[in-house]
Amino acid sequence: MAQRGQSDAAGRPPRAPAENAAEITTPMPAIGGNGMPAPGLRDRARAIPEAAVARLAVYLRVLSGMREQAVASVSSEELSAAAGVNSAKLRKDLSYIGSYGTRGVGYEVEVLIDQIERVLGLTREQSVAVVGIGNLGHALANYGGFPGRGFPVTALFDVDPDLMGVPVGGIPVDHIDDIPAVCAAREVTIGVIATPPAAAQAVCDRLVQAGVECILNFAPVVLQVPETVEVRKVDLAVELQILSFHVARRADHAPADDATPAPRVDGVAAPRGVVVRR
Amino acid sequence: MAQRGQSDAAGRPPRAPAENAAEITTPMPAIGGNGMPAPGLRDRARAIPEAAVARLAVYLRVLSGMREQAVASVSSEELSAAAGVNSAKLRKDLSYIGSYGTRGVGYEVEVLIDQIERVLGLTREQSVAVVGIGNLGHALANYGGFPGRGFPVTALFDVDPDLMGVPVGGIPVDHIDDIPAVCAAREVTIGVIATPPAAAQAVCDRLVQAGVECILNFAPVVLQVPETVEVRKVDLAVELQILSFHVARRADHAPADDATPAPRVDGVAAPRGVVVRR
DNA sequence: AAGTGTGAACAGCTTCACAGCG
DNA sequence: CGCTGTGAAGCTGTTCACACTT
Repeated sequence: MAQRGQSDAAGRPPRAPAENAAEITTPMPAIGGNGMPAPGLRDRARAIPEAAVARLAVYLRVLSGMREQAVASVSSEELSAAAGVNSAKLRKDLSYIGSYGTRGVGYEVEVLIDQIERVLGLTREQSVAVVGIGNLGHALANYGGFPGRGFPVTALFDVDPDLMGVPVGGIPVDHIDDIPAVCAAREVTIGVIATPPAAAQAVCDRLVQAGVECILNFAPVVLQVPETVEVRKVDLAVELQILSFHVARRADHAPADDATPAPRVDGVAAPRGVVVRR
Repeated sequence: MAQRGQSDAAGRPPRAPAENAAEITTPMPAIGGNGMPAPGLRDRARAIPEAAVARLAVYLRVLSGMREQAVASVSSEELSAAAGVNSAKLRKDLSYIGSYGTRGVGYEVEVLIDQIERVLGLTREQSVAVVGIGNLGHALANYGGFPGRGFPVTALFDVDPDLMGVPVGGIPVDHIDDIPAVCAAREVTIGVIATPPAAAQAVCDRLVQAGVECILNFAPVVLQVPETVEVRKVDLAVELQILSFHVARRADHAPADDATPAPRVDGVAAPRGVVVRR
């Protein structure tokens, strides 16, 4: 069952193009003075680098796994190894959210989980709407329970008449035109676009209209949105092309050797300072 | 139809954890001397920043769209606007791959497409294997033709006996145990992991065994791989959590205003120096 | 006159290394 | 004594601004 087609609509009003990650460092254009390196006291979610936020999410998952295995505390060394980063980076990341470790000992798993969840805003549930109920949309709708709670999918949309009202993963599918009404009613805060490229911008417009300010876009299109809206893009083709680049680079650099697949590692020179603790 | 379960296997040998992007700048551990800022003449794919590679893929798509509409040439201003980046960045990105523009004029669409494809290694087709034929796997298998040619999916794997031999998107599904044989036979260069988390590492091991050196991982797990293997991760939960973080930050900063969705932009203070040229 | 290509300044992120605390 | 937390150094990537070419 392939993705459904959706007709594009309406000319688009002037908007800023949305870029993805690693650029905006949790913007916060000069509220007080500046140059205050220490954590601002009153507002919690201050200048946490975007890159650190992404990793915090990873730490959270690893920590959840540890909790399940009844691990009570971890050192930065252990946690960083499990998360695939180096320990200094991990400690710095954690320092952005506060000082919850015990020197000479490590971190309490439970405490860290709570704190990361707080910073990521996972205490308040975020209602998610998925638009475009093709294969990908189905996969997303069924994702249901995430690593913990946190992201209930509460609305599904498509244009295919055959899908209207049909429940997918327990949620009935509504028509795209109802996005504003339904999203408002269900207090959707995050919209996921899983439509064909041609429909993406129109869908995005409707989501924005509905007051959704955070969008995850799977369509291979650069969405134009107002600056108040945060867009993240997941682009399969781009990912593959990046990998392709690496294949090509490899081929250029090592035109020889081909056999001996899966070389055992262990004593192989570490590229940077990555400590592999297990 | 949810994703199939797969039993994990074998204890994992020591390997380095795989991190994602924005860190490795197209590694190339000291072949000659160093400190040579100018582009090395002989090997083409030199130090192109990973971030730039990702954007080149985006430019490529935009350019393809332009070619379809019979656009013959573009200025950096136009192209950058369409790609959602600023023009200086675009020019710098393009400069990494060579000087293919005409001063005072712009770039020839055709030429740029060819050059970017060359650098990304898209001239040589990359055979892709998808492991885990759940909803996501289906979606990926059917992705079939990408923006242009380039990534034929030539192998599918799962553990579900009901799927064995069943063609999905034209390709019959094989058993996970056959990964080494099938991948070798079909010269797979890129493996995509779309299995449940518990199976991901085992699948990854088999892919590596099969000689696959580039992996795109959709499972929410930090894969351990030899250093010779390039892993990119697409993590839905992480993406949502990053968005959640932004929702939370927003709520903290602007506890007021709620109505007036979709505010018109245009004269609104640009956060950094983003030029919104249209 | 227009727009590319790029050195140089800048900003953000990562890594180091060690002071400080339990 | 061990491990956290963090200033400071280093590096990568972004932005600026302008010389240079057509």
